[in-house]
Amino acid sequence: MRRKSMTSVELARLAGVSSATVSRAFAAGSSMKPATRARILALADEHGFRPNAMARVLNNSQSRLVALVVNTVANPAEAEGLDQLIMRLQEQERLPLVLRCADHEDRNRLMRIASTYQVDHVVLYSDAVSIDDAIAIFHSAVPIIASSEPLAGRDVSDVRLDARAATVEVVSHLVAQGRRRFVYLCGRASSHVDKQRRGWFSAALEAHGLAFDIVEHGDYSYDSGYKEAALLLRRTRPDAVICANDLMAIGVKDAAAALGFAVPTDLAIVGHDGVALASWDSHAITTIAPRPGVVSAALADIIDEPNDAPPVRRVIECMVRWGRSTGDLPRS
Amino acid sequence: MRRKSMTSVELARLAGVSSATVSRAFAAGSSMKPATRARILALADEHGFRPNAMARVLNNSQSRLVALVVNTVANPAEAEGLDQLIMRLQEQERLPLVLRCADHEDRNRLMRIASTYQVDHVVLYSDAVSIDDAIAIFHSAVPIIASSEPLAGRDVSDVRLDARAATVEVVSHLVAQGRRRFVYLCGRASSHVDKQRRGWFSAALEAHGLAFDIVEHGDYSYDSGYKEAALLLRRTRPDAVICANDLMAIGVKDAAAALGFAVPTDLAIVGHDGVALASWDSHAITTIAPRPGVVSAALADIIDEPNDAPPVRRVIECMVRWGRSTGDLPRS
DNA sequence: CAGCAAAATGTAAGCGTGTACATTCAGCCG
DNA sequence: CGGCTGAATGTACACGCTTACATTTTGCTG
Repeated sequence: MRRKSMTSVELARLAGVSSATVSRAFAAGSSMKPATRARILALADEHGFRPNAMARVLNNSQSRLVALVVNTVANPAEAEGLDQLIMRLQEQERLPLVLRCADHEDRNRLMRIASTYQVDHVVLYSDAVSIDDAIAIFHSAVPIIASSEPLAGRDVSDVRLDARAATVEVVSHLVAQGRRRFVYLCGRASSHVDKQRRGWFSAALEAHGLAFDIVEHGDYSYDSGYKEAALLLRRTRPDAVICANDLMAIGVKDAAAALGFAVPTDLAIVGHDGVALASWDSHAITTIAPRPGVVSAALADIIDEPNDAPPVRRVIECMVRWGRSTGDLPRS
Repeated sequence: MRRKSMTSVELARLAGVSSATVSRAFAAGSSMKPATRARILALADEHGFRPNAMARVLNNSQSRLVALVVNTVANPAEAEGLDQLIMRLQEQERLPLVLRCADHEDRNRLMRIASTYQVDHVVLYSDAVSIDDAIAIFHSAVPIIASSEPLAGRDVSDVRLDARAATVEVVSHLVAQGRRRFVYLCGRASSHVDKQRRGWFSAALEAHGLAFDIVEHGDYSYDSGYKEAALLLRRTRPDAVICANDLMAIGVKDAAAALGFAVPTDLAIVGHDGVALASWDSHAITTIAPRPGVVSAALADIIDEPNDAPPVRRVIECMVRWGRSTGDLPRS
């Protein structure tokens, strides 16, 4: 087994042409007699010949590989977006190289290894690595598309979310229900996305002359939502919790149920990200998120742009997806 | 931007050595003066030099790339295992190339593209593609590690599950509770994994002289579990449903709740795969699954074996993870 | 049918490494 | 100090493809 596969020179000999012609037969744009191309492709098919991508990359520098830097694939919020993105990339004949950075002692080592494979693009999907580290390691050789940190003039494209309006919408609804004791549950307090969400929430509350508590010990997991809510509900008595993501929101909901708090009567719960399971019957969490697939589409579009195009900055508006966790739907 | 990166020849000139020496400095096993190696590595670090993997692969045929063929990354059952596997591969200095095959008009096109990149191994993680297609496309060049179809003497390693004992355990428990009207809800009736699970279930029931109904319209999604359960509960009146996976089991649970059936009193529910969310408070589904991480560890071990090693067949025993969906825990 | 332009194909030089083989070098013994 | 040995390094080619440039073929026009 592991038999060496055929090379373009061998195929060329079989077809009675030169290896250059074989190469051209596989290059879409090059001009050649259709009959010759057809003959070569048929022969290639027959003998199972496929051009070696390594050799191709070696002299074009177009690997069609995209490094996707994520925290973990296990978290639905990342996984669902990633799934869409991978699908799009594959439609572009690109292949994703997944760098899973959570729990990884040295994320930079991982990026260094990946950079070795001449990836055309890097998508910093999670905020697990710093943009500056990424720039240093891929030494500006490949466009980096971030969706987290602020960019401050760095030569990098990005796609980010705007949930200002959606947050105002949710908060107004909750205030109209008479809720006054708000809490924000962080995922990772130092994360930029987290800070933004907190900021929008804070602004929306201030418009009503209200303040809020912050719980900083979350980690985006169901368990941390559950644990923090259990502590919180025994101590202060909030009547609305906004969570940095949906998983924690569900944890909060389960903790509330276990402690005998009624949702949404006693406690309203809001999540972020709009993962599929948030709208399952048993959860029905109100969540703030972009329309599904929009972020991945934007990322894929940017990637498909010519390499010398200037960096792109896209902002995507979030929506509210109402669930039962915030009580009756607003009029509208 | 996109400045061309340094080559080993340029670095060699800077270090006053030949490119061969640079190459040796990066190869772990090769004998050379420690001082020279240190000097070269320091210089490489300083100038951001990293050997080009494409060029390396071109003459060793050791890409350290692994193609992971999956259905979708969005499904927690696949995603959680995948996450573990990717982590392991990264520890081995390997990089995963993810082929997402669901919804993809032509999965074989995708595999053909991937085969171009000289992947060292292929893991057929989902049963979305046929082993024979995979063998044909990667033309026996790379070991294929399947976890689905039966192999029938094909020259391929595999890891598969054995849930016979676990299924007997669950079924005995349910029968002891007096349940008699069993239903099995398929994910994809034609899938081998599905057939196996059905078979174990059938055998376990037969041991008690019982038979069961099959619902073949599931598709592994929450929604399909919900829909089929809604139909089922109105028609026949099962008192136990075994589902091909956990997501459908949760769908069944939610449908039962919506229709006023009490779980587990009126209806017991069992899932497969042991996804994390199955044991959340709001679900607490009893599920049949291997110990977390064992499958990925086995796959990673097989991949790390020398390439000329004979195919490996590993069978992994499943356990029951009890939840509230099957009533009181059995004695034990 | 000569003559010429355009299309098709061939030639050969890389792309950046690894490695077999050749060479040099350092150290040791007689 | 010559000669020998093993370690360290250099030389040069191969890996499989793309591509600029050279050459041949084709198709037309006068």
